[in-house]
Amino acid sequence: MHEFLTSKQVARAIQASESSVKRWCDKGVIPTQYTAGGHRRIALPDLIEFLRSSKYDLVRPEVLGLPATTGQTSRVIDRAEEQLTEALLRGEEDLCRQIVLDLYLAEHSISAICDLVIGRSFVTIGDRWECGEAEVYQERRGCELALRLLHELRTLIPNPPLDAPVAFGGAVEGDLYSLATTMVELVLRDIKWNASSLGTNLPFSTLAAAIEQQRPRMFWLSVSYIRNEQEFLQNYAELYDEFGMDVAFVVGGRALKEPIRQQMQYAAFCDNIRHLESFAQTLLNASEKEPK
Amino acid sequence: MHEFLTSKQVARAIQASESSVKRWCDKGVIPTQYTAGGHRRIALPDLIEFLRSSKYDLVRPEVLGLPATTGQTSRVIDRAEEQLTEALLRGEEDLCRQIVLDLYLAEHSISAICDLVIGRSFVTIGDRWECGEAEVYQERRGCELALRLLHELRTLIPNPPLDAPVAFGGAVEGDLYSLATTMVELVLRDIKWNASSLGTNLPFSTLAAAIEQQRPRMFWLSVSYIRNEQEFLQNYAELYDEFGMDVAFVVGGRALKEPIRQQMQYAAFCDNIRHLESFAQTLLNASEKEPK
DNA sequence: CATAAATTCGTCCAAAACGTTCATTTCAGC
DNA sequence: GCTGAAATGAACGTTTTGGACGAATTTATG
Repeated sequence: MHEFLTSKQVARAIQASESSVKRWCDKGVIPTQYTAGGHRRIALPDLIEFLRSSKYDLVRPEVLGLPATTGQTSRVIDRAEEQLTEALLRGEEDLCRQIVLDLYLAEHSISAICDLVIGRSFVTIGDRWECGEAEVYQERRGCELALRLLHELRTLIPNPPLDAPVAFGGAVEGDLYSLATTMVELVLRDIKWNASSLGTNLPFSTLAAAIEQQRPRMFWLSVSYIRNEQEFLQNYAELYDEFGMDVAFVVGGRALKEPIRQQMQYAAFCDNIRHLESFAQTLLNASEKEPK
Repeated sequence: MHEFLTSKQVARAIQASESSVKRWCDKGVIPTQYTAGGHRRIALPDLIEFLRSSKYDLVRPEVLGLPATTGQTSRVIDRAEEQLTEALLRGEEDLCRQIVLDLYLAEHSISAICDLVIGRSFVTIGDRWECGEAEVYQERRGCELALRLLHELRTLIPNPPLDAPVAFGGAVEGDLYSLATTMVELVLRDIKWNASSLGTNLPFSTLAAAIEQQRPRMFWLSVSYIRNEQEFLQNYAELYDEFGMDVAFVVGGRALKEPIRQQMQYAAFCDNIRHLESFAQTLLNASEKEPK
């Protein structure tokens, strides 16, 4: 899937001249690889990164094999939430993709898109459902769609470097909400963690095995639903006691209300994805200064 | 351990054409060995050395040593299954992607890749788990990874035409196995259905609402787990009685054993993805000949 | 071990990309 | 509004690329 682009393709996609693209490559503005014969090859994530920091727009995304029609939806966060909510409810995949992609290219951070647009949309959809204005299948179809979009965003950001610190996590047994943990993975990779989500509905026993075997720098737990509080707290405490000293435990999720939180130990509690991003960034800076 | 690579394998690994690789070998840019008959054979260390000296970067060094045989031989599929199983267990995303993409580019049908490679891999992983040779988290992480790959494949096939017949489906309440229903969606879209998966763990009530509101040509139900047989059969019967005349019901999944199947009505039962593809194709041809 | 299938060989060629030069446009500062 | 530096984009002959082809070689299969 990770194709390389030629300077001409890039030029067409952003409606600039080939000469300019070549010059940017040579100046180092666009990270470039070269063939043995000296032809320039540009990786898609690198181009996206350049676009986000330049005034140029992706006028012809289809040239890059990307979904067509970018640049028409609003780039303002608040309007985007409404638009996305409607598009998700109607199952309009192309429109959803366009909205999210436009926001991303307009230099909004992935974490902000997750919190303020996608996350809020599902809150709204949940409200609608409670009022009987939306069906369950609409919400579910929306989740499937959003998950795909997150995966597509994931292909647009560069792979983590080989020496990136490892992080993983997921949602515990009984919790089936996969969007959250997928968002966490995406955002962490965006700030150069080697993050991978283990998914949802994970038994505590296998989390222990995973930490034991992989020894990550950070471990996240997304908690949207707790089947049995007593059991959850006990299992969590055991896990934390065993690994909490070596691994940074990050927890979050709407099921972690104040009273439950007070009975838990952790390195950070995050209300939303942006909090988590900040914390992870801090951790990254700290360990860069003082590498063990 | 790593034998020699052919020019074609190298070409795929570094995303260049075979012609270019051959030319570079002949120019001496890539140190090359020759067989008695004059075929080029490139040693892995030599290739790495070449990649370092030229700025032609490889995504990941591990991606070398793939099947890369473009034939239809069953051995290719078998080897791919073994390699994918290992890669999934180790969580090696790039390698998994390369294996699946390679098969796709070698013109294996998506349904065959789903059945014979991805599907089988998870059977193998399940067996390993039963023997205590694999952890639950490895299987889960593998599922997340496979889901991403399916989504990436989905971006490689064209969108369904506007007049394509609509199909949707999913997994019922209690069933959390999302790979199957995602595969169904992918394969149907591949043969030009407008298919969308509603996800897993769907209550029967919302399935009824969805069919009522969307009126699809086809409806699929992936059943990997049944919480309560009695309840399942009754709910299913109700759904079928209401819509079975207008909508083609397709069911499948490992939980639908003979005795249960006998108590169900459906347009088709499918043991695997290829069966489903055939059935859907037949349905498509039929409705083309005689448009309602 | 022999035969058939599949892969790679060598060669050719059109299309594409290279580097370079130069006229034109853009735009900040006066 | 004018000016000069900086960026843009078109033009050019040269080099690189990648697809196509029949022939030769390797690999799979009985």
